[in-house]
Amino acid sequence: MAGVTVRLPDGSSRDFDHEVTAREVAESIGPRLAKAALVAVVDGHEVDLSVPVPDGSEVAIVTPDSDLGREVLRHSTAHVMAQAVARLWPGAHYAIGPVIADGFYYDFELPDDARFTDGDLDRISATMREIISEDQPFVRTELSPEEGLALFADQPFKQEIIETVGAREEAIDLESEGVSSSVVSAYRNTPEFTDLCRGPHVPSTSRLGHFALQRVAGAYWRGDEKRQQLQRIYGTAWESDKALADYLHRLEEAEKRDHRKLGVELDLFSFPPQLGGGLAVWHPKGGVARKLMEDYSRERHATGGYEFVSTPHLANANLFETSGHLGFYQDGMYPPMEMDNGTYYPKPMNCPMHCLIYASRQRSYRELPLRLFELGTVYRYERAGTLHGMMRIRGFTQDDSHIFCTEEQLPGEIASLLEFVMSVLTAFGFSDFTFNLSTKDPKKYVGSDEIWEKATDALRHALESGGLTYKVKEGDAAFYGPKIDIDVRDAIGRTWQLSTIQCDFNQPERFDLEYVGADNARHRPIMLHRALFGSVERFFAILLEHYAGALPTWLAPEQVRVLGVRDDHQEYVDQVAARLAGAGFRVEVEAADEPLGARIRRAKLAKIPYILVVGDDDVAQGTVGVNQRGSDKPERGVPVDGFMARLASDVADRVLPAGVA
RNA sequence: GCCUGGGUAGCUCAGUCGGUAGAGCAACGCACUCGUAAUGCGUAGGUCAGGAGUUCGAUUCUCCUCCCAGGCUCCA
Repeated sequence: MAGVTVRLPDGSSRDFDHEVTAREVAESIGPRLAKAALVAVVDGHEVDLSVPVPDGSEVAIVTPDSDLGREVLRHSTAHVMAQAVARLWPGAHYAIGPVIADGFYYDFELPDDARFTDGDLDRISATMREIISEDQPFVRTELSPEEGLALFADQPFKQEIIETVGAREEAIDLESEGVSSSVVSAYRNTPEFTDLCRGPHVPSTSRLGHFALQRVAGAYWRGDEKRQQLQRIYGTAWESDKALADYLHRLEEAEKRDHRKLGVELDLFSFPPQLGGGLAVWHPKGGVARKLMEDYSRERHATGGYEFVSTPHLANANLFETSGHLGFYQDGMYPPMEMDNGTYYPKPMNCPMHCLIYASRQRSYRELPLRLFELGTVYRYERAGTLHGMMRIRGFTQDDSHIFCTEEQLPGEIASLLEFVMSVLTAFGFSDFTFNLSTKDPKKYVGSDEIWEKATDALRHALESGGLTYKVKEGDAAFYGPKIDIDVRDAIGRTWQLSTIQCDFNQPERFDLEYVGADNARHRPIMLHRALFGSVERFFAILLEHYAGALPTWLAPEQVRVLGVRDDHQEYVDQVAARLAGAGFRVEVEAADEPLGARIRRAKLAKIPYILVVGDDDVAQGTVGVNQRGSDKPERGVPVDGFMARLASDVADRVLPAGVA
């Protein structure tokens, strides 16, 4: 028999005088690796350890403490969960069970239209632990589509997957289910339980166990709400109990940052049921922070060459006929009002009104680019189940601008917009950006190929000349033009899509917008949509979660709280507070009718950047004690002037709170 | 809109196998006057989300509605 030589990731190679499996390669490297091995990557393909490796191949052994290893653990755990459900609900149909970020899910249809309830999770977990202790092997078999159909004769979803892939080419998302047009692969755990699957899988169920089932949910088959709704269970699985516990702890920490919780705790805003679902009121403290955000936004737009406009909340239906919103998005609009001699709608976007401003008179090329800006409040009828605090709300304010320019001006405008957006986001404490360029959907677009190409090139060029790396999302553009979306990463690693720069060839057409060029002929301007925060409400929610409620001093509703040690220090407390307030700082005092420790605690919980404590020494020397947020060692005897200078530079420099990168 | 789970004081929650409710924190009052994360005592605070039904009696059981949470779908 011929020998086999394989290359390892470290560049070394190993010779065998016989055919070997991936497992034997691992064993030859070391017993610990062999013990930890889950699957292998052979020439870039993920395979089971049991497969023979070809001569000359590159072999990497995958262990549980790698991203790929965890994916395999999760995928195999999903199979175990399916088997547990099949045991507990004989006759259950199982659909798909993929790996997702940090976990997995599996969709089922239970007999007699039964539903999972939260209590079922414990029963299923217990059965899964039995299956794991049974040390069942994962045995791969490859079948023809016909054999596959026979094997899964009582599993309609599996049959549909096999048939769909056989019939159509576009089955990329189904390939993970183990089907290509000619071969069906399946993994058998027991004579009773086999699942359609591409694999690879861990060698046996005993390699699993550090998992938790998290929640049940309804999910439409194939993600299509017109099709039946299946019962989904979400779970997570890790390489060790510690990794699992760490993950669950991270989830708890993220929950503490929930802006809805912080909104109540810090008295920022609320969602009174009497107001109606998806509608918010801003309380004084939230209102101040919002005003500061908006002031800063206006200031930047003023210096950035924008012109300020203002438009009403209602518009005649004709306007939205012209813009096309009624045709495309009527379901997402609030219902119409019949008034006087017309039908009116609350506006879902500001752009049609900005188009009217442009169209109000003849425009010259000398006026372009014309940059209109508005903090415009819009109303969208979001479906009840999609509402989510300030993140997804029915009435919100966009920091919306529309830039009308010539084709020639487009590249320069886009480049300066990118710079502008990043500069403003940086001021709010975001520094990790991701850029996505969405290109034409060949099946759905307006405008000439030529203009699409020019605009897409302009977007791409702006990104590249700015030295920005970006991902291309082919075919992801809106029908009216290509766009750049900007995502930011927050303090705990989550990404949020915030800003968007979109070319629009459609509305200038629909509104018949024109300018007179230097050639004395009429031309169509290009319109750029640009939202920076996106929605002021959502942006504020993201800021709150990013900072875990500890807003930077320049945005903090209350910047300083002054506390006297005893109530006979109150006169000095008031003097200090008055000086700070006189200098424009947001300062409050709390009388000394409770022990100092209790008042400090309250101020700390309110996440106030500076707590000033004053006592006899301070009254005598004109100083304050400074207890800064994020620091455990208070300072004593700080001159008031010195503190005010420090506070002023903290605000002016928009210093980030401690602990935020 | 669909699936699952919820809604008890401002907040966090306990409780009622059907006999109209309780704690901690917060609020208010009094006392305490204290140098860096909870002083003590007291007071007040509830249509137990809303409506209908069963019952001698419903916060508790049933149904409907509203709202909230987690998903699905959607997000110009």
